[in-house]
Amino acid sequence: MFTLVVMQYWLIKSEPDAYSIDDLASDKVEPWDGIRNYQARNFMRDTMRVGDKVLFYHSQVKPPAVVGLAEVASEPYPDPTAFDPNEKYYDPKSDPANPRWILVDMRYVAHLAEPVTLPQIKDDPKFDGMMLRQRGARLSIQPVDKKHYDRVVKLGGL
DNA sequence: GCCAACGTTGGC
DNA sequence: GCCAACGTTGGC
Repeated sequence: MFTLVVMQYWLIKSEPDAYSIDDLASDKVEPWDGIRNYQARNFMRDTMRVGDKVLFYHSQVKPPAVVGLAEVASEPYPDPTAFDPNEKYYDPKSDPANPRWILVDMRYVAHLAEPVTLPQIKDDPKFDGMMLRQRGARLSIQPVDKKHYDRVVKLGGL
């Protein structure tokens, strides 16, 4: 008896000054903490599965770009940084008995041979419909269609 | 650094 | 539950 699990695809944003693909490459596995947006949390809590494929995107740099690949590496669990007053992302309203912020671990997979930049994505009709192209799409964790994921991997030289 | 687009907060 | 004020994101 097989259980068919459909592979899901995601894009996660990070400011490389704060946490870059190189950081993930050296850490290997990293709790994706500090997410304080409910929609993004819900994706991690409710929808992500271990093994889901992830595009790693650098924001706040010129040009913004997908720079690598990662994968979901854990089941969801409470974000410990929400409970620590010394943490930047401390949230006194997150009760350990009923945690507000939930995360998953991310595992490094690869650097793209060539970054795939936001302008490339905007100019390529094959990326039509991708959430990243929507104006004001600030969501730091986004679902991605397989076809768009595959296109990034191809343009990225992998 | 600017600022448009969003998301959240809190008074009412 | 509305909505103005405020804070943040993130491309440019």
